[in-house]
Amino acid sequence: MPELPEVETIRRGLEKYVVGHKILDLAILHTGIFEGEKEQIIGSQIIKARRYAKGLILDLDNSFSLAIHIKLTGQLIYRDAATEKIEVSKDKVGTIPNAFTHLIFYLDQEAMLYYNDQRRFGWIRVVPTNEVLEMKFFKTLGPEPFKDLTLDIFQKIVSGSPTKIKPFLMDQEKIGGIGNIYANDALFRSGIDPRRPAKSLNSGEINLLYESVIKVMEKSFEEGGASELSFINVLGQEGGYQRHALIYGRRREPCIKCGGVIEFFKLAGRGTYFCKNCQK
DNA sequence: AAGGATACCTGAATGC
DNA sequence: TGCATTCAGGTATCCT
Repeated sequence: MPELPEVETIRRGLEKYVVGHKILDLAILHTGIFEGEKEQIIGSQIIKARRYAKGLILDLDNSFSLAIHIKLTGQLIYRDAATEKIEVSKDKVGTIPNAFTHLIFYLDQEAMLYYNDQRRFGWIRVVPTNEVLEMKFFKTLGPEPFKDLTLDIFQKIVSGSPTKIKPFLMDQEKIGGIGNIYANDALFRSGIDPRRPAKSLNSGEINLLYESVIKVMEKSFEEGGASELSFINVLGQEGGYQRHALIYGRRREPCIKCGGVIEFFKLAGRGTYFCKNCQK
């Protein structure tokens, strides 16, 4: 569930709290997440927090960057004297550090940045700044909502693809940033069956789907993201989108539009929620 | 080439 | 009740 709105929520927190700090030291509690040498980052200052789709980049002032992907359960938590008083989500974090804390970045001014990851799918790589976007993950990303995915481009790529529309939306090389939650909700909001070939959508449907992707993500920004799994912001707080999801996570519940029972099936290996009355 | 299945990992939910 | 199996989702990789 960390999709574009969740990762952007984290980026904004990094920009506000972490950028400007110097990295004094790094504690590696468990190996496998951090790829690089401590020496490449210690003593440098964090000067920028960038995001491309679901990927994050912290640029350092020594011409290196930290490329970060939190995958499903990664958490970046910032702590200092001022934020110490803010309680992190008991539900999602408990104590800091906890058993899933893999990295602790010791920053100047007695601040710390923790990387937690229950399932250890995430990664943090040290890469020369001018090579970060050459990494396969960033290099192959498609255009993303709110950025370079214009309606024109969306029309063009949707109408030219035989792929089923839901896996199409979630393919990061076609469009960057959409994951399972927002793909489900955007298709429901648009009244489109997730199994339809992308190119079978007429232009009215494509316009509506484009608008729906934007709308469900805007709603999520307002709610501070979706904390269905382990997502929290850099202060350790949960988001609330999961309580407002249109169809995602509502298996066997009544549809909010027609009252019919929401069905659930796998599509391209992913959990798919579907209202047969409302999605054609 | 493109799309489907599988691996990665672990807590929670479900099944018998 | 309790143990075992399944499930969840983002991406890389293997396979067809």
